[in-house]
Amino acid sequence: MELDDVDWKLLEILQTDGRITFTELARRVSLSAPATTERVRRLEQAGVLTGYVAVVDHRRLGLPIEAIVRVRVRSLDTPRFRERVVPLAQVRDADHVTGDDCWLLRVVCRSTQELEEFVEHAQRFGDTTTSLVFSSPVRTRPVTRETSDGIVFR
Amino acid sequence: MELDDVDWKLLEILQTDGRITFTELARRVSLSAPATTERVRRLEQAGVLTGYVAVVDHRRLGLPIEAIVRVRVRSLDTPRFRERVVPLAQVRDADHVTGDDCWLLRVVCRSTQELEEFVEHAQRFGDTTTSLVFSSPVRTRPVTRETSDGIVFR
DNA sequence: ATTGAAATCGAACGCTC
DNA sequence: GAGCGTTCGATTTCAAT
Repeated sequence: MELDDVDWKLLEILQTDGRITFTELARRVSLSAPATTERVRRLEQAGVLTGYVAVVDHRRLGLPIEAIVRVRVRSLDTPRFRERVVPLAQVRDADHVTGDDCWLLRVVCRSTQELEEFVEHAQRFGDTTTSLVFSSPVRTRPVTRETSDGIVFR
Repeated sequence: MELDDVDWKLLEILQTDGRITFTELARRVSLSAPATTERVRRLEQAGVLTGYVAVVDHRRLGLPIEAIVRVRVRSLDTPRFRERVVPLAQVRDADHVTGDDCWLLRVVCRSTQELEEFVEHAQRFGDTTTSLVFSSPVRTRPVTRETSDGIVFR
């Protein structure tokens, strides 16, 4: 799919304010509402826009601990790891990646005790390395046209 | 803030469908529309709901490469790292964490060449370890009440 | 429960490639 | 002709009071 400036602008706005009305969206890109609606519909259709989600602050939900758990899963154990660890409720992101630490899990927990429990569980499938998250200066930065423009600041 | 079952249900729905109308939301939790709107407003007010965003598929935006770059930033270089690397357009997530690899960056790129460029840039501030993302079986799983219920499958 | 705003749809028309 | 956008009116749905 070929995207023009207006499409990129729509994506940028929607990645920032996912609940904006089509009327306001149309105003922001200087198009009519029907044209705007149609473009968004096409972006959804093309699989560029895959959904809309509310963002929550886990710390205000009784889950003050956030950690990245890297797991060096033994290859034979991978299917069981997918079944027994990836689906755990604490796991917010699970990435299968290249390299020695072949899985990266972002988990949130009620307490360090619960994190310990989680890590012990994960360790049944391979060695783990756990890092507590101090802060996340960037969380889900919007993808924009400049993202593929080389080394560019935002 | 004290959350009841309905609040949790609202959060769960909104984390799945961020553009649902209040009318439909009300129907799904068996409340009146005004009561539902008021609850959502309170969750926003309390900082539990922090925003709404569209989710995009970077691969359909000319950015097929996704990687996790761990950077062992020398502590004296941290301010410059924050200024010169964290703001780069390719960075979608940046987490400051405990441990030797004190920064974790999720980056998207047009090509491995661009990734190489990025990593070389980051390396000015410390040693790096880069992992390509094969797949992400879980991306931003909703936080639910059971998230803090111990080892529970979802 | 009322009221204004927003979304949705169809039809007709113009512009450009 | 195909694709895209605009305007208008009519209707329905939604949000706010």
